[in-house]
Amino acid sequence: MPELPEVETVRRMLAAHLPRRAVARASVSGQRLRSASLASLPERLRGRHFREPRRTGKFLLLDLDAGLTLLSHLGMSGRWLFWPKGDLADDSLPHVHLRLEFTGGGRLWYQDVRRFGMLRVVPTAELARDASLRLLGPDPLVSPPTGASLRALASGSRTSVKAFLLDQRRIAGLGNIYVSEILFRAGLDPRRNAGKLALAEWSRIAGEIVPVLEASIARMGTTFSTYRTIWNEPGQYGDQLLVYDRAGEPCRRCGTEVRRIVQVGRSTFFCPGCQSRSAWARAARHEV
DNA sequence: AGAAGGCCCTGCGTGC
DNA sequence: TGCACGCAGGGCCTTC
Repeated sequence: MPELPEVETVRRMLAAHLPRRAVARASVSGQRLRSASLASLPERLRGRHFREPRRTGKFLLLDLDAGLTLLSHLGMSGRWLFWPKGDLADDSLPHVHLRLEFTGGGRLWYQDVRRFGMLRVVPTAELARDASLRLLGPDPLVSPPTGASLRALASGSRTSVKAFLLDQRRIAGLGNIYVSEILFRAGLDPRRNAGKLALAEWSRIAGEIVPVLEASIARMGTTFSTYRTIWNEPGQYGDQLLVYDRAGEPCRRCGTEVRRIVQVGRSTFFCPGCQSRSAWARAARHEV
């Protein structure tokens, strides 16, 4: 569910409320997340104070005192929910796997219906070597990719540009929604071979990545179905989407029917009218 | 070594 | 109405 803009939205909201809070009570659901037990979490979290939360790609790094970090990934359906006053929390909420109660009464819960998410306490000093983070590529908000950097990364690659941009080892944080949106705005067919794109085409992609992510962050991300902010609100970027989940509807730019295809087991949405070499050549001629 | 496919899980919408 | 099926912002592991 959540991609970089959704995780960054959560991070910013937590940054306004989490630092210096101390964990008075902690409990877990007893269910496993991504086949990992959470049983040791309460003991390791109790008494700890939170610091400024960080993010890399789709991972949230909730630093604590005592040199520990609560490493979190929201998977497809994970949510962090926060209540400044604990008695407002809804105890009947299903699928809550971690409940934290702070000294003074606030609460922070991790809810995840599908349990594809991840929660682990890791020594902060060991994060760089952690199996989940070690192989991640650069975060685009920290190190914005350029056409040249992307072309160099893709050199020799024989996969599609869609699969290439989804690969967290190349760029960390892009997911299924934003890859479709970025390729639409760059005017590139998602089936093109990543290793064969020209520098100018990579430059068009690079030029869309940060603007798309920032536009979504400005609207608290996209709620396709389950994503919520820490206040249990949906994101507002959904009505800005140009192709994602619009199969069969007219392209907002040219009117051609938006298509859905499957690549690497995931849906890709694109406009055959706007995302072709001839379409781009036409557009370029009209600009002159 | 890189790329593709299956798997993990629950819930919801669709069509019969 | 009920049931089967396909699909969903994810990553990881196995296989080829």
